[in-house]
Amino acid sequence: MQISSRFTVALHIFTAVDVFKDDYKVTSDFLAGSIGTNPVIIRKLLTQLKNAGLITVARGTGGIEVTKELSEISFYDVYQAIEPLEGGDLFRFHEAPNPQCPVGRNIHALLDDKLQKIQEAMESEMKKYTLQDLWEGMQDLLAKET
Amino acid sequence: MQISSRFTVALHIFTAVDVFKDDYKVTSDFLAGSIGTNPVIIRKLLTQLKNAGLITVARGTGGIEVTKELSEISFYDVYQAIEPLEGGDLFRFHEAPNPQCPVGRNIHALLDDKLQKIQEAMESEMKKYTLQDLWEGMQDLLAKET
DNA sequence: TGATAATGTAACCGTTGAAATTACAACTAA
DNA sequence: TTAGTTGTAATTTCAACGGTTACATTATCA
Repeated sequence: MQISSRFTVALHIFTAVDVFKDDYKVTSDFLAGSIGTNPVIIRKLLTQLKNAGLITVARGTGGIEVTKELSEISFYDVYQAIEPLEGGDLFRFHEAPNPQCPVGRNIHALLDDKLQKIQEAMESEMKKYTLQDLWEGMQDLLAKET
Repeated sequence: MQISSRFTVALHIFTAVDVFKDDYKVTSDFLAGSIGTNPVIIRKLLTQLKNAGLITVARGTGGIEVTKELSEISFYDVYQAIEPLEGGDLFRFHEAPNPQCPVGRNIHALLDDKLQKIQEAMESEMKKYTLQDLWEGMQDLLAKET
């Protein structure tokens, strides 16, 4: 299973907010236009980001504020905000290994730490990238366009 | 989205084959009993593992053979065999960013390398664990049981 | 104060994939 | 030939994603 596009959409949102916030009123309609999706999809995502404390959203008037320094919000923070993993586990485990079987009753003890390590490797790498990197990277790309 | 339980089921299969192959005839029914699922689920997985060249399956008579040294098959090999990712990408990307928008037409260039790095971090960790580790780990756990 | 514009949500739909299950053809060994 | 096993098609159930419509709520401004 692939990780849902909510993640790349959320990163797109943050990038667009950073780039456009001084020149445009960045609404869910505006973002939906840039991302190529429906405004309601955006609003649901904004609600998740808001609940995670990463942004504030002005009701009625519209407008999105990032609550921290860009360098203090990592990809991992965004990922955690929008990906609701059951128990926080990346890997789904088969639910009914047979306790009557020696392998069945020990398979969790055998695999859990290894799966955890793999998940941590991914999450550690996610923590290396921040919204600041997105802002700078996008400025470079835009400069090259002209 | 969680990664499907096919991964842990496949690792369970390999562990059970290693542990029981000298004492039992390890069939899809036998494995289904240990794993707590349906024999057809197991057969489909075995077909994937077979297609990846990791095992051979004896038709008619039944019986599974691992084709390489246990130390030469990593978690990553198993993962690749059973998880069919579109384009090999762990992260699904929103499909219609707006090319009229400066951010929309550059978002792929901005994110692709970073997403790739994150995926590679996970896959590199997967390459560290082999079926040999599973065999040894399970032997230790079984020894502790008595 | 009324009109306008935006967010917050509920409700629903279509699609996809996972996991399970039944059924049966194909195959192998005894 | 028979019993046991694999290979695979067909079907079902369920959950999640992404999309869409509709509308109540909220804030600003003329």
